[in-house]
Amino acid sequence: MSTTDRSQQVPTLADVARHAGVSTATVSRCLNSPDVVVAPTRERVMTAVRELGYSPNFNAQSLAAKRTNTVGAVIPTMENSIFAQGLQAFQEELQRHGITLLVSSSSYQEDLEAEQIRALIARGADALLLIGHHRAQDVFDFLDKRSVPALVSWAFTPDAKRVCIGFNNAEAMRALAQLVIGKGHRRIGFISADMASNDRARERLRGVKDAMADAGIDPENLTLVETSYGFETGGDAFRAIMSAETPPTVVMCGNDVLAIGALRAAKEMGLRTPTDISITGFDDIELAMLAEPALTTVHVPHSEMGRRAARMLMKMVQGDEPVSSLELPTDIMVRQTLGPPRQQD
Amino acid sequence: MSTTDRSQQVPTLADVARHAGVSTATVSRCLNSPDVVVAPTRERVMTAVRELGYSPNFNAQSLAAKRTNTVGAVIPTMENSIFAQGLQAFQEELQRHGITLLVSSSSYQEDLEAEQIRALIARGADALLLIGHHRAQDVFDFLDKRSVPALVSWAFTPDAKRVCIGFNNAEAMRALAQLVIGKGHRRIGFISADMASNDRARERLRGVKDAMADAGIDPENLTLVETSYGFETGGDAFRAIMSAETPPTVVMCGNDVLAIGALRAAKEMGLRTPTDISITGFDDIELAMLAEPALTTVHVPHSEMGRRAARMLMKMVQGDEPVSSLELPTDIMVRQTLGPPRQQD
DNA sequence: TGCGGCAATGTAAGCGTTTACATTTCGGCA
DNA sequence: TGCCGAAATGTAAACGCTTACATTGCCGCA
Repeated sequence: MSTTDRSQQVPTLADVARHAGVSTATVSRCLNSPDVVVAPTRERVMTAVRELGYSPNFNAQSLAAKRTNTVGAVIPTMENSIFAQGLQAFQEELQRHGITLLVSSSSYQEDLEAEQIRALIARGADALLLIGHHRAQDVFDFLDKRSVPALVSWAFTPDAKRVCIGFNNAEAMRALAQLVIGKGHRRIGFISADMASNDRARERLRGVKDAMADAGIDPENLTLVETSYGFETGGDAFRAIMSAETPPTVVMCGNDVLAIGALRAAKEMGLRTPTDISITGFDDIELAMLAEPALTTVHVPHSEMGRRAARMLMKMVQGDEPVSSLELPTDIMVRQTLGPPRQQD
Repeated sequence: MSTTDRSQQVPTLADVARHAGVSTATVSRCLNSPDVVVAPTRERVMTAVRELGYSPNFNAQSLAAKRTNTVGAVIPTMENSIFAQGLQAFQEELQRHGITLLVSSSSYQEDLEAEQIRALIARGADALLLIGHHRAQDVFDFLDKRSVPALVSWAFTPDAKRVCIGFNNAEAMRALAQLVIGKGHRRIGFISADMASNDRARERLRGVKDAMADAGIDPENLTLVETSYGFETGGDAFRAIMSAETPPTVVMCGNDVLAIGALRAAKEMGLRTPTDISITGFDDIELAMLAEPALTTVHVPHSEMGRRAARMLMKMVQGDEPVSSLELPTDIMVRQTLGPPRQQD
């Protein structure tokens, strides 16, 4: 029960108005469009504002004005630095325009994500940033019904129905796989993040498969392990893959965290990278460059994406011109964990 | 301009009430305390809710009920994984209790932090999670005036006026420094994060100084470099320290990121760790264990802290019993980057 | 001097909820 | 059968703001 000490009452617009001897409308105008109120009045009001320590009640404000200057974002987890990095830029850009960001995380659970989306809408988010395309149709229907603009990020798919920003996961991974195959690898291991409700992960796998098909390699030569996100799980998956009768000569990973886990497991198993086994990642997290040997991976411009996403979303809220999807380029970072397969193979 | 298509109007409580043939009060009751309304009525209302796809307007709700079920957090940056990790746990715990988290970041700027705090209050945050003690007094005054409970985290100071949760930065670093000194080191280099508005950084430095004093080591033997957060800056600071005439035999760092940067710089300079130079960190980020050699550092229970912070804050909002500060233990993770000084010294 | 017109300000009606308080309904008991 | 009281529901007043519209006051021009 919040104690209702009269003394601690927070000042309202009406208090300021009374204090300054004007109407509430004038105070409101002073705050929102100062130019329409004449200087002496404005100063009187501003003084009152300062003296009372007034600050507007946001809920009342958005209730009355029917806009919240808020956008929401639902990400799988804050702990993954790639989201943190993109989100940081996203938030900075929004902030610059006086917009608040509401973040919530779904822990990679589809139903939880849907719930979070609804919660953000209920809180009046003017728009939403979503990660990836995979989502139940009724969630999109709900968004459409409420006409809340939503931007799918971290994924660009040429034929997507939804406006999205990001990179082509399949193409990026395919390019890396081509490089791998070019080195002479034929037996490829792939450690993927859970694909059930993660289209990015699925696309990345597809990229590898496509590259193999292009090179005329029998899909039989792909050993796939699907695992949850983490260094440990990456290591375990690596061990599983390498325990095969004829293990692959390269293990490609769906993301850098899995790759670093694999790299470490390799070391523990006494395998030299890339002499005995090649390993690749995806994302280019800071750690990728710091690892030893440094990880060959795909660089993704997370901050840039966050910034652009913010601008696109603001444009979508404006609504006066249609916004189209944006593809961001990725780069293959050739470092030290990829080499040719061992000759004996 | 948001187009006011009648067709897309979002349904309100009144719509549901009309649809179900009851009053708005009954609908509200159905949603908030279902047990006081008789079953048949309740079902009728719930059906209407479903049919219309109604979801309550959060702003109106909190305006009327005078509580928002929202807590805010202002962190220096999302990009630092230690905050991300703590915040993730914090959010999960809050979520479990139906409370929404609003996060914003201050980019380590004091004035920006004050602004963010005000913004969160204006949005009706019922309580606030803050990082560290350092903050202008008027910010605290403002919080008190509005009687918004605020919890200082990531720092525990025995004599703090504010309720806080975290660890004793000075003591933790002092313990590590004692270990370092015990190894025989006398000339100590210290790379600190910016201390201007960061009491945690200041406390950590103090810990080192205290340990030196305890051991009767002349403070002259401490070489201090202060730098901003980052791997690069850590490396640069390390190079600066080691360029001295008689460089230290150990470089202690205010956090792991700086330490990893230093570690890397050492390698580039051809120095073996810990044979030629010892290096220590603080935080025990995931990378610390992954580094080579693995970093000796101080482990901090970030997730635990986030979870506990959530519970404390909810208790503070409740307000029926006083909440007292909580100190969490830290552990020294003895790994590979700390050894005795080179004999020649 | 009088009046049109515009700039400045005031008035008051919402915005979508919650919740005291008022009213209705209904079952049980004498 | 009639009444009482509790349970169920309804009524309407906030909550703190924005904004359309009404009002006031002032300037300049004929």
